[in-house]
Amino acid sequence: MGDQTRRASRGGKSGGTETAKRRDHLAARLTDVPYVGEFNLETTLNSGQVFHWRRRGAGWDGMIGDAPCYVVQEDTALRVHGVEAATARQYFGLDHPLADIVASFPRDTAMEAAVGACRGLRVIRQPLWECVATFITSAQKAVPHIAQISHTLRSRYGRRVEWEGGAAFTYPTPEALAVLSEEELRSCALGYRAKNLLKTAQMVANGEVDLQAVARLDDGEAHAALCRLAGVGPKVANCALLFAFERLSAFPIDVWIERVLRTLYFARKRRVTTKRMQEFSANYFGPYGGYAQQYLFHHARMQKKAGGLSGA
DNA sequence: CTCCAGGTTCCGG
DNA sequence: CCGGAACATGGA
Repeated sequence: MGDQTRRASRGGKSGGTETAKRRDHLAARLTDVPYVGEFNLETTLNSGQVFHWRRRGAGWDGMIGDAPCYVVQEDTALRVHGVEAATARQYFGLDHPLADIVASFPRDTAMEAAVGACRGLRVIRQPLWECVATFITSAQKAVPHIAQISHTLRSRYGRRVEWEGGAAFTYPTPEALAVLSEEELRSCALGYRAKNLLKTAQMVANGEVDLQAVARLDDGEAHAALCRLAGVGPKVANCALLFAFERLSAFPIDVWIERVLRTLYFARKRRVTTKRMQEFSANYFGPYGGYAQQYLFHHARMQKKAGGLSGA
């Protein structure tokens, strides 16, 4: 996607005003997407739930499903190019009652600090397969690495879509990945995750697991069904439930959240088992626990980046 | 060089 | 049920 996308036109007659012309052309095609409550596009895209968006100018290039698009946040509106407003609204969770969601969070110092630092963060609705596959590749990987893997998989095995004079690539289908060799996938810097992604792609491609059917199950059954997939354990299953299956109570516990729970919610406890943390988080954070988790997660990572230690 | 990163799986107590 | 170890790769 990257560099080709930025070269929108080649061989133009007048070199100097091409950029300005393109910007005007783009601005004319932007569609306003209304929403209520707060929304921060940058915070949302940087919060480690989706990995393929790339900054361009004031906005971002990415894909919503198989549609390449450009999104940019103005003062009070989201503007999109390439997809219908309703599609963007659905994808970015702009229908979520964010004020009510935040109001449902437990009132403790850690939670309130996270809310204050992550205003406008929303949970995205991603395509089922893309989300499941991406988080299989995310195990024990830093966010930039996950993004790199995502782009490599797309450009090698996705479908090429023309976009503003360049090209964009869809996330590879289960069928496209199922026919590959483990070695081919390993060459995408997947490491030991290659075997899991291949196996899961095969399970989905041959109908052994039907993600659309999983979407109709209740939370517990859906979680169990996802855990049948190779490379999908409790954490990845909860990420998929939260970011794709619209289960806003799903609470993924990764190393960051585990650290937050241990230091801020289980302080002075010597040994805390993962089972105990799962039970606690499932009850304590309420019906929108997944949202609460995303705020705590992003806040913790931003503090680290800023050089801060433990919060509060 | 060592440590860590949005974990899962397998194996003994 | 619980704790350890193995599993790849790249950036700090």
